[in-house]
Amino acid sequence: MVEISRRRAIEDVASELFRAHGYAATSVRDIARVLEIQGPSLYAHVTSKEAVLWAIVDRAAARFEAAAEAATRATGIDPVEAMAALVRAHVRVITDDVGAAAVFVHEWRALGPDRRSAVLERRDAYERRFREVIETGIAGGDFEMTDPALAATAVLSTLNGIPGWYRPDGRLPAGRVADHFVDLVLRMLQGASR
Amino acid sequence: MVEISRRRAIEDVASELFRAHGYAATSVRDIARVLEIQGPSLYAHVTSKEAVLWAIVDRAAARFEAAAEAATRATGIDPVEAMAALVRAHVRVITDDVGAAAVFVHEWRALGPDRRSAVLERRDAYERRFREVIETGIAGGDFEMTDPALAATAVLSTLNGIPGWYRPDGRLPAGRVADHFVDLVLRMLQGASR
DNA sequence: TCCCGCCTAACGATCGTTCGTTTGCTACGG
DNA sequence: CCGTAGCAAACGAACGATCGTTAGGCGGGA
Repeated sequence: MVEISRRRAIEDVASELFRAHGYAATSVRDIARVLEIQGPSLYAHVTSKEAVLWAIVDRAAARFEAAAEAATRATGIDPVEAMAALVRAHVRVITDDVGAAAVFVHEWRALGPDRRSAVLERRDAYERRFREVIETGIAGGDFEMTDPALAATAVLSTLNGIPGWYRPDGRLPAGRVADHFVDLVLRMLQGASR
Repeated sequence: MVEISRRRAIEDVASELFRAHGYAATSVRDIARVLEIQGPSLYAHVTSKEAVLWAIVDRAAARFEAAAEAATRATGIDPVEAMAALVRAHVRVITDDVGAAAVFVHEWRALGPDRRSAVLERRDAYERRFREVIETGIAGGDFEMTDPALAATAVLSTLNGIPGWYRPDGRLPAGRVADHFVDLVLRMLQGASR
C-alpha cells in the first residue's frame, strides 16, 4: 500500500478507534500499536492527541458542508427535490467514511471549549439548511409540518443513526441505504395518509 | 430534598456526568465533587465505577422494557395503534430521565464484554418488538415498507436522538414531544403521497 | 458502645507528552 | 566507487499528572 502521508494514516486509525471505544477511552499508545510503532513516536507527526481528533472532526465537517453546498447548488427550488438531494449527500458522506462520520457525530464534546463551540456553530448552520428547505416546503404546500425546527432535528437524528450500524461490507450497499432514507425522510415531511 | 438512598444519589449524579462528558472522561472524583465528598468515600456505597455504570444502564433498560411491555399489553392488534403506543412509551421513558436514557444509548460500550453483550441482546429484543409491529402492519396493509428491519432501526434512531437535545425545562413539554414523534414515526411507516 | 459515613494517605497503573539518540535511506562531492 | 552529510522516522527512558481502588482512622448520632 502506497503511503501518501503518515499523518493521514494516523488519523484514519484514530478514527476507527475513537469510533469503537470513544476518544477518552483510546490512548495514544493504542493508536500507535495498530501502526506497529511506539506511542511517543506519534509525536513526530502530530502535535497532540486533541489535534488528531480536531483534524478528523474538521475534515468530516468540511465534507458534510461541501456535499450539502453542492446538493443545494445542483437542485432548483423544488423543496422535495432539494431535500432528497440533501439527504442523499448526507448519507453519502457517512457511507464514504463511517469512522470519521461517527467521530464527528459523537466525539466533538471531547474537544476543548473553543473548538467545541466552533463545531456546534457549524452544526447549527448545517441544520439550518435542512430547516430552510422544510420551511420553503411548508410555505409551498409540499410539506405538512407544524414545527420545522423539530422536523429538521428529527431528520438529522434519523440520518446520524446510520454510523451506528452501517458497514461497507454489510447487507445493504451504500446506494440502497441512501434510497431508503430519502424515502423515509420525505414520508416524514410530506402529509400523512389523509 | 429527602435522601432515600445515598447510592441512588450517586447514580443520578453519575448519569448526568456520563451524559455530559462520557464514562471514560468522567473520574470517580468528579462524581464525588458534585456530592461534596471525597473520591474514595464513594467506595463505601459502591463497589466499582463500572458497577455504577451498570446500575444506570440496567435500570434504564428495564424501564424501556417495562414501558414497551405495558404499551403492547394495553393496545389491541391494530399496528398503527400499537406503534403509536410503543413510540409514546419510549419517549416517556426518555423524558422521565434524560440522563439515564442518554447513558443507556451511548455509553454501553464502556461496559465489560459480558455486560456489554447482555445489553446488546436486550437491545435487539427491544428492537424486535418494533420490527414485529411493522411486519404486522405491512401484512395488513397499514404500513408500506420493503425493509421492516431497516425501518425499525430508523425509527429507533429517530427516537434515540431525543436525549441529544431534550431538556425538561426546554421549549417543548414532554407530552408535545411524544405527540410530534408519534406523528413523525407513523408518517415514516404509512404509505407516502407520491 | 457501636456503627455508619466520611476522611486522609497511599498504592500501582496508565495517561499524554518531552527528550536525546539511533536507524536507514538518499544524494552528492571527490 | 567510496564516504559522508542530511533527513525523516522511530526508539526507549523518563516526566508529572491523574486514574481507580484499598486501607486504616476519626467523629458523631443511636
